[in-house]
Amino acid sequence: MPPELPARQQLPPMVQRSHSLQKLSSRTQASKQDSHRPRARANSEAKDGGTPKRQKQCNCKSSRCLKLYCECFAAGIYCRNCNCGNCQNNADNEAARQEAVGATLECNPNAFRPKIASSPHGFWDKRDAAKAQVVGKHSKGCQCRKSGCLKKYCECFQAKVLCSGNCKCMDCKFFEGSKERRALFHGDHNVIVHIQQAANEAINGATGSSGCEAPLASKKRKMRDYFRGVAAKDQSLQMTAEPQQENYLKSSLASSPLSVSQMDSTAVSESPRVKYRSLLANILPSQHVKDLCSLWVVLSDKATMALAGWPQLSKISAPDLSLYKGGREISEPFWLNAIKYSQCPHVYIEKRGKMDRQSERGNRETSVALSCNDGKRGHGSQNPIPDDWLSRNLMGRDGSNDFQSDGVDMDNGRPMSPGTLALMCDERDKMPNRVADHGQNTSQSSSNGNGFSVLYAEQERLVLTGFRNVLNWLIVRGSTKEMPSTVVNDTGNQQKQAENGNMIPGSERASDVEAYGHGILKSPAPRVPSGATAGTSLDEDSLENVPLPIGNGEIRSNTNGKSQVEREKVFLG
DNA sequence: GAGTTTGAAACT
DNA sequence: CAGTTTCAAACTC
Repeated sequence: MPPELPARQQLPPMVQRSHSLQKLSSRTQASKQDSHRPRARANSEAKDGGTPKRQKQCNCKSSRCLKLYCECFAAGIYCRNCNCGNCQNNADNEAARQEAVGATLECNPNAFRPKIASSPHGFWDKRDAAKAQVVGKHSKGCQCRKSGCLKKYCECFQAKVLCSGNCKCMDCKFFEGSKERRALFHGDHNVIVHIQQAANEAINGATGSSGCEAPLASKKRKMRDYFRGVAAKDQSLQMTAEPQQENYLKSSLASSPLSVSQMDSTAVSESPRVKYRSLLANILPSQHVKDLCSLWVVLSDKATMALAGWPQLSKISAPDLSLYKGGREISEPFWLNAIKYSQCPHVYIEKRGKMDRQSERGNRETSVALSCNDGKRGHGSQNPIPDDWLSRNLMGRDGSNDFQSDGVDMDNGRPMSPGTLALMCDERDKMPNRVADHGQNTSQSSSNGNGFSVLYAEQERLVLTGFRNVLNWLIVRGSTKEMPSTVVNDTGNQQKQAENGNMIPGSERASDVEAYGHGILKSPAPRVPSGATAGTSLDEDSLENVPLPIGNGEIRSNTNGKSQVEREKVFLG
């Protein structure tokens, strides 16, 4: 509610007293600044043309203005000049009001907190919706079913915040790229709103806010809803709202096929299937993201087997950046190579079998069966994993994952909705849990007596280390992308990478970049030898004197150590 | 302005 | 926690 509203500035006395009500006081103060409770609709304001000048007047009849139904009560203010009946939201009924406040807070401690953080003040008309700077997000999201989120029934619409992954709405049309929304806000300049949407998504993703905290069942439902012919929501994840993020937006858009104006006027308005491009779209092939998730499972299994008495395996560390060759592009990410060609237990088993160690294998078959196995493969399978195994491993037991990691439904070729992405986030978030479950089952079947705690610690160490190294790899890639394109001169290599989707034209070669990220890598990577192409084998010499994260997470030069490939050769015998 | 629609809040 | 009911604002006529 706008701060200029006199009534808003006067908190109910009871709000300022008791302990619990002191909390409420801050909430209502915030509410004053924020304003927009969903139902905080002021008829007078709307009818006045969008300029809030008077306290809203409720029309409650049955709630005594002591429920959140009442916008005055919800806003933490007394009813004044309202049209309500049997109103007890006033100083004369302070006791009843306090009791109601306490009961409300008991049910929902956030009941009096603003749902839209830092949203613009005042009511608005459609032109406002188009032009207003939308700042904030809806903490809970709407659940609209019939309004398409394009009416003031919708909390998000009313708060001028595009629907996001927090929402559980159906048939939403209040998202970036919606033709309906654009038609409603004809001739607008929605870039800022685009940015806000991205900010919402980013915040949700980064903080694990309500969007990702929602129960999985709800997410499932949301997913169903979104697939019922619902127009997919444009994610616009390339954009963010904070100042620094806006800067990033510029750079992101600069390397994007779409400029801001194009996105706004062309792609958004004319194409019902706005292409979503992840920030990592030009850095990390989506398949590799899936593989990365699978890596966690494999690493967990590896730890399990190591502690179950596989002495050679016990020396294996998480894949490290040495396979990345000092920042050089390779056709497959290091973790994928590591898994497919050396570290997967299936490979190990096969080689051990050749070494005529059947008896040992038999003793550990249960453990083996659980590893690198997603329930589809027979126990004790000795086949090296096919190239697509990692992907299927990620997909889940029904193999029904039809999405790419960059938010595009490959079946439909449509950008995925915020809800869908949020759901996918949930599903991916389950991976570590699954790893844990996996490891537990394995450990329970193992005869190793080291105990669960050791096993879990080892699993955690490997998984986290591996993941951290992946992040390092990404940092290198990301830093590479941000460098000026003028350093590029290896056009042949670059072109191939661009074709692979790994690097866009204009990006410089990774080896020319001093990659750093949180102090992880700071030394310049060696220049790629002339003629080197993506996917070529390692040039060990080029890696000399290059600090690389090793399996246990330390940064060291690899001059005195074997490369990952060499170590794995040793490991594989 | 009456009646209907809508979705959040409250309830079960 | 899901389904249902209550409620009041938004909307339609």
